[in-house]
Amino acid sequence: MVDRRPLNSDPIAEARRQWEAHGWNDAADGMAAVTSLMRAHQIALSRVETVLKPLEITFARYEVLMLLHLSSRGSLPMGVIGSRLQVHQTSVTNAVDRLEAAHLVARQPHPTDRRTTLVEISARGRQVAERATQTLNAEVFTDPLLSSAPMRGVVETLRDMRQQAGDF
Amino acid sequence: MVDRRPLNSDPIAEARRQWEAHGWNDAADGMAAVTSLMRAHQIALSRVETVLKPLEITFARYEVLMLLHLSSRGSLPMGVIGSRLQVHQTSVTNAVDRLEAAHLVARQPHPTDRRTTLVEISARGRQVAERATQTLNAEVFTDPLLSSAPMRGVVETLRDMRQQAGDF
DNA sequence: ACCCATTAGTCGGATGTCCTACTATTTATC
DNA sequence: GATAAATAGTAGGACATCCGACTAATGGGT
Repeated sequence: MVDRRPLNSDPIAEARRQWEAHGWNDAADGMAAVTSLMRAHQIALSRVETVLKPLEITFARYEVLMLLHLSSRGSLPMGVIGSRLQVHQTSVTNAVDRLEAAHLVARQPHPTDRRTTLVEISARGRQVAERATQTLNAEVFTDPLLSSAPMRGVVETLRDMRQQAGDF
Repeated sequence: MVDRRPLNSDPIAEARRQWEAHGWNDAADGMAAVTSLMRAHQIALSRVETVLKPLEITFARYEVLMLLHLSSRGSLPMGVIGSRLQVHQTSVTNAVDRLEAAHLVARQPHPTDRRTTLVEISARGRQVAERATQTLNAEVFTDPLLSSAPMRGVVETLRDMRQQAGDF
C-alpha cells in the first residue's frame, strides 16, 4: 500500500491532478465534468431509490407514473413516454411491464391506430404517484444538498449541455 | 393527443412548471437538479461509451484500467479500487472479471494477506488505457460543452454535493 | 388496389449497479 | 491458544439501460 495521496482527498480532484501532470490540460476539465456527473448521479439516484423503496417503485417507474399522472388524460402512448423521458423504447416497455404487474397502470389499445399502445394510470397508480411525490419532495428535493442556490446554476448549465446534445 | 406544451420545450423546465403549479416551490429546484443530473449523466455516458466501443471496453472498465495504469505499482487490491471509484465491491468483481477475460489485467495473490486479491494491469492493458485516454480526451473531454467555464462551476458544486453526501 | 418504407412495441442478450448471503482469512479478545 | 468479530472477495438475484432483430400495422407512391 504505497499510496502517497493525502487521506480524505477528492478522487476527482486527484484525477484532475493526474491529467494535468500528463499535460492533458485541455481535457482535464471535461474529464472532471464527466466523472463528477457519474458520481453525483449515483449519489442522487441512491437517495431517491432509498426513499421510494417502501412504495415498491423505482425512480424510472416513478417518472413514468408522474408523466401519466400529470397528463391531461391520464394516458399516453408508449412512444411518447420514451420521448419525454429520453429513454429507449425498450426501457419504457420494461417499466410499463412492472407498473402493470403492480396494477399501477394498464395497457389500452389506441382507438384509431392499432400499432399504438396507450398506457393509462390507475387510481392506485395516482395514489402511489402522489405519495411518492410527497415523500420525495420532503426527503430529497428540499434537501439543501440539492436545492442550494448554486444548484440552480448547475441546472442551467446542464440544460445548455442537454440542448447542445440535442435533448430537446 | 391534447398536448398544449410548446414544441421542442425542455422536459425538465416543463416538470418544474408542473411542480410550481402544484405549489411545491420548495422542492422544484431539487427536482430539477436531480432530473438534470439523470439526463446529463445519460448523455455523457452515452458519448463516452460510443468513443470507447471500438476499443472493446466500457467506461466502468476504463476507470479501473486507468486507476491501475496511473498507480505506482500497476496493481491494487480489489477493495481499494472500489473505494477510489466509489462503487460496490461486486461491481469491481464484475469489471475485473471482464478485464481479465480480455487479458487487460490479471488477478494476483497478495504476498502477505491471503484474503486480498491484487489486480495487476498487463502490457496490453496499458496500451488500451493509453489509447482510450487519447481518444476520450480528443473526442469528448475537450468538448467546449464539457470543458467550458460554466461547467467548471458545475464540477465545484457537485464536489460540494458529493462531500455533503460523504463521498470523500 | 398493391408493394414497400416507416412507425410502434416487444423479445432476447449484454452491461453495470446494487443488495443479501456465503466462504476464507485475519485480527482482536478473553 | 481458542473463539468471536471484522475484513476481502465472490455468487446469485433484482433492476435499468441500451442495441439489434422481429412482428404488426399504417401509409405513400405507382
